[in-house]
Amino acid sequence: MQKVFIKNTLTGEKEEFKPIVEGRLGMYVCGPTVYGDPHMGHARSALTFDVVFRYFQEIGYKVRYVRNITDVGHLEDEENDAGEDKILKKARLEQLEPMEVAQHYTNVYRAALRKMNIKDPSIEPTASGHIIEQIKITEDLISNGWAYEVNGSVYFDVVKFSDEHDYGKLSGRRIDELMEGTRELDNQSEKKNAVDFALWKKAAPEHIMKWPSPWSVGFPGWHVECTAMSTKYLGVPFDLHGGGMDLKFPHHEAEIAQCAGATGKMTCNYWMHHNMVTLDGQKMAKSKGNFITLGELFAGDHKLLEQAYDPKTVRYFMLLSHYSSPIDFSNSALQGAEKALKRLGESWKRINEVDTSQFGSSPEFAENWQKVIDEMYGFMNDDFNTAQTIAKLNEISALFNAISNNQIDLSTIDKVALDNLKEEFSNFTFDILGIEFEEDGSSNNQNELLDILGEVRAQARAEKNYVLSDLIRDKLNALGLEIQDK
RNA sequence: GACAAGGUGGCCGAAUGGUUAAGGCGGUAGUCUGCAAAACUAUUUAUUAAGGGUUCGAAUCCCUUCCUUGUCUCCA
Repeated sequence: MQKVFIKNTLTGEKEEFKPIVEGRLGMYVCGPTVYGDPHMGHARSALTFDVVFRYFQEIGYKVRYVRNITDVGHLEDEENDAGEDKILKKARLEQLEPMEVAQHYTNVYRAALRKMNIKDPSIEPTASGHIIEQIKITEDLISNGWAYEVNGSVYFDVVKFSDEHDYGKLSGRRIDELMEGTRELDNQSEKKNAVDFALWKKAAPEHIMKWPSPWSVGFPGWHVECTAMSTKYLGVPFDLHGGGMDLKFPHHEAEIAQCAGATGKMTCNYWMHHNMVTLDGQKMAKSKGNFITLGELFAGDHKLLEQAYDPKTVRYFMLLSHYSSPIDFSNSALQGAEKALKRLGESWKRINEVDTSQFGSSPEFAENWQKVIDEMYGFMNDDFNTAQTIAKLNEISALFNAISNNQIDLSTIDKVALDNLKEEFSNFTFDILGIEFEEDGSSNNQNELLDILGEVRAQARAEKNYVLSDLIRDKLNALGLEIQDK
């Protein structure tokens, strides 16, 4: 079995992965809050761990991959924030149930990820479906002395906890600095200390989503859902917890504290955090007008987009950089990726059309290319380096082209080794990296192609070349496409 | 302000102490073509943000500064 090394963001070290149960991986990843359209950041998170999921399976692990849906959105009837809550407003104006809104965006999220060939997790639990588990953890924290109730709400006592635990280790924060830096907010008067976080909140009258609990009719706190769902399905500790680096503090720090306080154990053995996404070097924000959803990206439906980008291209583009680096989306970078992906696909298609009867046997050939295969496993084992793996796929692609172009003596090619190389190329490209090539005839340039055909036909008609113009029309009609004469 | 991640050729991006710093895009030339496009082949370019230090040797380790992004507890 391959030895996988993971950059553990809890320790800052690259560590060999050692499973709790031999041959098995339990992985939890923080999923989206489903109150808005998914964007590139959502895709990056899902894609990062899709590759982890795929790779561990490929090398023989049985993987349980849990990714939650946060559908407890604390919807309020009135907008409190400065114009950001259009969706909530919409829910109210259109008299939708909050769960209708959550279901809608869950559907949009899943559909977008599937277009990018991102596999569904093993379990995709919802926060609203685990209220009982969240209440139980809160009760345990109270009885263990790490949480206190005030006016129907329950808070985690961070200051007390930090006396005995290393609170802040994951994010590099120090409790005393946090206490200095935290302003007193009006609503926080209930808390013993400003650094405490909520486990259960009593619902204000305008709150729509609320559930009964031992303390009040209310809703669970902001971090406890992940502790509830990860420990329920994966145990304590489990192997690997992932998410964006924006979640390190306070979210993951709180998870660590909750789990330790409730169970006395560590949450997990390995933490992975992926880096963020920018657009033309700028952060995405609705207020800046550079916020692009996945739907808009795939459709080219945004003023900053020069064209539509196929979900396959977006996937390939994101795999070109390591998950720990920021990704900057730009038209030129995406267009470069689109061409590179197409080239890779062409060479794969070409090698599969080659007549293999002339191939001989060559230990040297076999040895050289086995080395490349071993390097690819080495790159994936080294903290999932998809960029280097793709660089090797390009080298193999050059060989495929050379063979199909008869640029090298075919008798020097080892048939068995080439078959093996093709199989490994397929493994890495399709199974591990989840790359897909454009299928014939389903180009995303179809509309432009139709425009060109239309122009040709118009030209032919202008020249009274009706044989040609009718041929174009008839062929297109046969495909179910109509030509409209102006 | 504090903490965290990043700053590498025209562009995108690998490489975390060891010979000539991957790969792709773009550019250039060639093959193909009636001419193009596409495809293929070859080829071009790096004081590694800046300054200093450690070392036989630094993109990589240390220090200072600058820039980008994230976070600083009731949005998860």
